[in-house]
Amino acid sequence: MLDPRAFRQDLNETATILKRRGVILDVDKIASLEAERKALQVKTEQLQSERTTRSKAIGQAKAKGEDIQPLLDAVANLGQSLDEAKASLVDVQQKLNDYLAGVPNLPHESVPDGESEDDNVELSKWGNPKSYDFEVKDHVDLGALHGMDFEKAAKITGSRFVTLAGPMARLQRALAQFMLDMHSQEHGYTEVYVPLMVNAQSLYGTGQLPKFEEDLFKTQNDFGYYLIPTAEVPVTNMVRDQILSEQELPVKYVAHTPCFRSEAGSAGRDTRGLIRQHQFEKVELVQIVRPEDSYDALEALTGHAETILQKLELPYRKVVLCAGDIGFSSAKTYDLEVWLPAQNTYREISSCSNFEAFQARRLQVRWRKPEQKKPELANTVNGSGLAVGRTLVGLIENHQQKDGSIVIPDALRPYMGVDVIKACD
RNA sequence: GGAGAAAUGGCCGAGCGGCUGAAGGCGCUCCCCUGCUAAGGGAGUAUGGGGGAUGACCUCAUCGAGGGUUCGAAUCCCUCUUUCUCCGCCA
Repeated sequence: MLDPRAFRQDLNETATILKRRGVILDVDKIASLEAERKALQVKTEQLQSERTTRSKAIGQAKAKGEDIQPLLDAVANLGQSLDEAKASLVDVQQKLNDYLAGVPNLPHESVPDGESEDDNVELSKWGNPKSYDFEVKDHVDLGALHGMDFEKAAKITGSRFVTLAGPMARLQRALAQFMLDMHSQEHGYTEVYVPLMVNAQSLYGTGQLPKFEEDLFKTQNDFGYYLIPTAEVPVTNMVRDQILSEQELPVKYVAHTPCFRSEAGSAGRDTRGLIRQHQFEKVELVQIVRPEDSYDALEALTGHAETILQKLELPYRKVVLCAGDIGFSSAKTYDLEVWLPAQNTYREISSCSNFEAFQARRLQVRWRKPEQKKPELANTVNGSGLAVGRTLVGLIENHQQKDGSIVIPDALRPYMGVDVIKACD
């Protein structure tokens, strides 16, 4: 949610900035709803004030034993007017809120112009894609040699799921473990364990609702809980409705969770392999920071994710998303893309965003700024560090050998227990 | 799953339907006093919103959440949520 003032006082400027994202703000509609809201709110509050005053007078008169009937008669119609005014106000506020809740965050000024992912700007590259003196296998063929099975998963559940057995299962666990240890021990994050099902309010807080319900899995029982699409939701909501002290910031959390996405609208995309699944593992980094620190935090957090790729000796590039491609709640996003030799291209493996106060406003996460009386909204920054499934893909594809064996990078060996996943049979 | 109890400000804890945004205590901030410390005295100390110039000031909402009764609700009624105790079940 944007600051309501952006719509009251700087409406045209806000519309101009949103246009960079390809969002056309209905300025006239907002302005008229806003005018209506103001008039109704003032009227309602006047009526309420009058009611309070008169009610107190009745109480006092009664205490003195005076006849209160004339006073009661005087307020006879007040209740109805108040109810009417209140109802209109609620109605207008609802309309306004429904509209504004669907407005995305403003892109930061450093975000490049552009309409789609084709306009994203590559900022840096790390590592050199190896050249192979044999025909590289993609992760599906390679994984099949070591315990990755999509058909079994299709039998158990359906498409876009996988089973892992033996070395592949262990590799996924090793990767998650390695990432958690790096972030919690080297990068200063506190490891957290969170619910994998959340209520609607949590999803509203981080911005997945109300707009993107179709991307989510929802339970059908009375609870109506949703499976988390990312740990960002439960982890960020840990601080919902809190006022944090200066010393508590920055809050830095890391969590490893499965993520569930319906991938509605992705029919036909990435149908082969592990790239786009309904269920996948991810290690997520979340920071709650002071507003003035959030862009530094974004750089640092992105660096933490990059460290993982570097330790795993995986070539990647860093891309800044253009205004037209950044996510709904984000003001600025970096994507990290790992090199996949079989696809001969870079594929997203991490997405790191600064949401500024957009989520914090919905979540009511604030902090006590010493130099001002009122609490101030904090900023939230998060990113994948990394998507574990895709990391597994990157790892086996990049470190494969001619015979189908996979070399485990040094950093991961303590977690894998072996130097090489041997070619079986 | 069954039976009971509870939910009030940073914390503890009062609160006959009207003078309670809320006593009292603790904590915290500032001031006074004391050579320092401790003790003592005084003042202040919730959050969100609206109007107004992002001023003075005015005003509304909030006592777990949502409804209701009433001229008026922290206080009465209903629903829900959470917590605690006991029983059952269970990884």
